[in-house]
Amino acid sequence: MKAKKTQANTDDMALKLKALAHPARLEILEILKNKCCICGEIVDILPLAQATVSQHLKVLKDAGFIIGETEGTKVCYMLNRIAMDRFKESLSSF
Amino acid sequence: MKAKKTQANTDDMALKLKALAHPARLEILEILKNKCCICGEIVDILPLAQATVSQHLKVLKDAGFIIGETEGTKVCYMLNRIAMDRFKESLSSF
DNA sequence: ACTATTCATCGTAAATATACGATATATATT
DNA sequence: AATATATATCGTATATTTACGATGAATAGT
Repeated sequence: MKAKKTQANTDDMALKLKALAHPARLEILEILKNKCCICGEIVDILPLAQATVSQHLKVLKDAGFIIGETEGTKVCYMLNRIAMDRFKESLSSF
Repeated sequence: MKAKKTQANTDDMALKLKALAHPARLEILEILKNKCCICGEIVDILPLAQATVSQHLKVLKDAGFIIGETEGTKVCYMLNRIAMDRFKESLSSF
């Protein structure tokens, strides 16, 4: 099955790649690969301000790579395995 | 074999992802997947000025995804299959 | 030697991304 | 209700990216 590559398709791919294209966001994914984390834990690990981490998390969430589950006042972030696998699959044609 | 992820490693990965994270550059790779092309051919295909295409080609070349072979006054660009496969491989851990 | 062709580079305006302090919001605790 | 905690959002300064016209550099053809 070889899907025809539409413009929208390419744009979406570029957006996802852009979401990944930052060292801090790659590290966040690396962290979330092993375990779910609340935002604060990630802030403790990375040398970045809370606002910055939150911003990066938003980028990853908007791109669909992570999911955030609110538990009280905390938000537990986890990798979206499905989305990540689908993304890698769509890269395989290159 | 599981390579330890260094900072340099992550930075390099982010740079490569950034190089791919643009619709025009994805389209260029799409074009070069099938056949080698001189810059002018790509300019004819894409709705972008020659300077812009040349700039995008430079980004892809610097990231190692394509190779340019000069033939007289033309430069024939081709996909760097090895680099692309290595890149995809390094993504597989996510 | 002149001219044409092909591509890269320069300069630059506009858009986008990044980082952070300050602040808002929402829930939990006392 | 007041306070504490966790996270998101706002405002903003700075840096980077993008696109393009103009120009430069290198080779090919006359």
